[in-house]
Amino acid sequence: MTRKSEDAGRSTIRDVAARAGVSASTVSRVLGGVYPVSASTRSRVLRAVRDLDYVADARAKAVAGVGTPTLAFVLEDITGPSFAHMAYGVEREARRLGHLCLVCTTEGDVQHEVEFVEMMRAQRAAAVILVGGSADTPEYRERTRRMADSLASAGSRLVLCGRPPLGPGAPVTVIEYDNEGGAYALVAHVLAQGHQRVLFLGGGADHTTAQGRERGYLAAHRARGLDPDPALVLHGDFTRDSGHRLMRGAMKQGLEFTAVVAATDMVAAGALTALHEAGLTVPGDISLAGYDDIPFARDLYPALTTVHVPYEELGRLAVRTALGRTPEHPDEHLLLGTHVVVRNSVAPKA
Amino acid sequence: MTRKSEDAGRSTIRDVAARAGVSASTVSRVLGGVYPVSASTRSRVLRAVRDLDYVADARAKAVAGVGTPTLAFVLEDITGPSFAHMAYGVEREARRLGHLCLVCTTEGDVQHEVEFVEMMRAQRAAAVILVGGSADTPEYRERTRRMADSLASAGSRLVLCGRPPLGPGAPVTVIEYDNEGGAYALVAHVLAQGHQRVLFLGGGADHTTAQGRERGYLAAHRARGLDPDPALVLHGDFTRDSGHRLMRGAMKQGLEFTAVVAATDMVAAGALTALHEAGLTVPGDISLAGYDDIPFARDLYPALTTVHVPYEELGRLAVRTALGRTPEHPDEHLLLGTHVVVRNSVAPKA
DNA sequence: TCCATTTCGGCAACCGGTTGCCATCGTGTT
DNA sequence: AACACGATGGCAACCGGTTGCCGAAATGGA
Repeated sequence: MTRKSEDAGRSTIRDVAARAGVSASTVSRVLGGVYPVSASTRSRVLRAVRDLDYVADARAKAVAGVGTPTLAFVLEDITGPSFAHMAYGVEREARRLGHLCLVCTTEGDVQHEVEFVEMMRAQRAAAVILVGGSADTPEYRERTRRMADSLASAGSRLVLCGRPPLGPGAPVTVIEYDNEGGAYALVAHVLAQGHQRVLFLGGGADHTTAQGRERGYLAAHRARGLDPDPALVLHGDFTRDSGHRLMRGAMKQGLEFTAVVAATDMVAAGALTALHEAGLTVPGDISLAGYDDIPFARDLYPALTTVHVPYEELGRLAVRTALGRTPEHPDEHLLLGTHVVVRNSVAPKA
Repeated sequence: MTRKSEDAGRSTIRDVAARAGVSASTVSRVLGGVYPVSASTRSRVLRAVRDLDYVADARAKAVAGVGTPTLAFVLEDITGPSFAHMAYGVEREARRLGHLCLVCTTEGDVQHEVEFVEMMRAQRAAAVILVGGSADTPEYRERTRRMADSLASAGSRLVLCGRPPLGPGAPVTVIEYDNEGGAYALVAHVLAQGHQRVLFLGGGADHTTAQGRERGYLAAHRARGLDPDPALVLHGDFTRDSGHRLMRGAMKQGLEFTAVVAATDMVAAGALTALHEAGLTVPGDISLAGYDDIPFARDLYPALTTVHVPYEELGRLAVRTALGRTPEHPDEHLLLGTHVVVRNSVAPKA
């Protein structure tokens, strides 16, 4: 037991210096590694560091300008499988690039979001990544624009990931994935199986991600010369419960359809259960498709035909783009492609 | 456009002071809010703050001892549904208590874990929460003990969540959930349906969470006077693919069983798909049960009978306990109960 | 009118690091 | 033996805040 008061609390660089019989600057230099220090001094210092179990205060280093950069990730709910994957991508890439990663979930509360972004500005975060669709209102644009400006003026960066862009001139990085295109391809595939009346279980009517997917649904119909019955597009949110509720409602209401396209796999999962509960088989009686290709999609029964979205890649790209932006191309806008993955939940119309 | 060079970069408290014609101390006091400042000075300062869009540097405040506390959360993979829920609980509670929340995924790499904990010590994090089972080796204990000590000596705290505890004397907070008890109840339920040969799809043989669940499986058999066939307990990991692979292997090998208990719902999902692929019905031909009660469990077909683990609560408790510990009871050790939730995947033996 | 008491705000030290600059020391060269 | 020079390591200023302490101004009372 050589330790006594030493481990009573964090020790400072001066404590180390005193113990090694040198000045604080020397300790700093030994630890920094570049400045020339004689072997004997170095070993004495390192000895003291070990004895005291010293670690330099990262915050103090940051103030002095040599800290570990930080990056923040804001999403509504980390519990959703797709965003969890995005979080994974963000965290991995951040770590690869030597950044620390702060997380905040907002539970959809705009106030939380604004406050958190302000905190991140105070933390001098290198970038703040905002994830997930939203209503594209003037209020949204103004608020987001304000966040973008204040981050930019502090040398930081706002990244919009799967969120409505702000129009030209805003200092933001935008990364989107192709909701409309994916939905178009998916619905085209369903229609190609001969289905004429396909129910659409959508998300919020003003939610841009939901809108994109709905547009794809509509466009695919038109491309085949079909005019979809407006009664067939329902609105809810992106949860499993919404899918379950909407599906039950549709059946109770006596709507006619032979296929269902859900705005997300979660919605599809709820819908599938509702279908099963009603004694219907999929795809025998009804075909079903989802969107997102969450890992569970293939373990539903039947395995769900869906649209793959490269969420993890999206997250990685978000941090890479935000951190690696060049003065020439300050405001990048990326659009990632998606592709449909055909499994067993869609069958030709009987 | 009143702004010019102002938004070129972050402004300091001295910039604000200069613009308001006061000293930095006064600005600090106005922003602090408690110290008496005349109305006119205050408004001038606030004006300058708004003009410059000034936010105090959180790192500098931290060095001065008035920062926002931080807390870190380390897990193997945020993509797993159960741990994502725990992360959610941690983040929520951290936010409620005014803490920032850093996240790190280790992908099972011990080295990452150690390095990250060291960074967190440097960040002066209030607590570091380590999540997820592990092999309980001497090497594990020593390494973890070392992390616990060094955090404790820095005034921080290590929290082990669902991880093997370290034995008495280690400065850690331990929060566990009852793996053995839950598995016991679940398997008892299965056996009560008349099944005699129930296959166990386990996790890693040295993984403590997996071991606990396996012990419960064994104990439930013994309690009924049964002696389980060792050939019926298989080992893999906690992934969907492991369940799928193990299940296929068991069938190919011609093992006889009428029920399957999987170590996690993910494993159960993979097993279910394998069963379906083999043309078997659940629970008609084979009964199946999982563990964790992830949200998707009820959307599998049939809805999965499983054991509910209060993951979100676990996360919340972890931060509350770590932050709220008292000098009298420094090292708490909590064990949360679990309960089985009966759905449709287990039926009486034909 | 003068003094006592608040009210208000600035100086300077401090938090825990980093780093530019300079003094010192030892060594090699002529 | 005198001199130059590179290798070391300390002093002090700085990063961007907070706060104890003290003096000046303003206010109130006698």
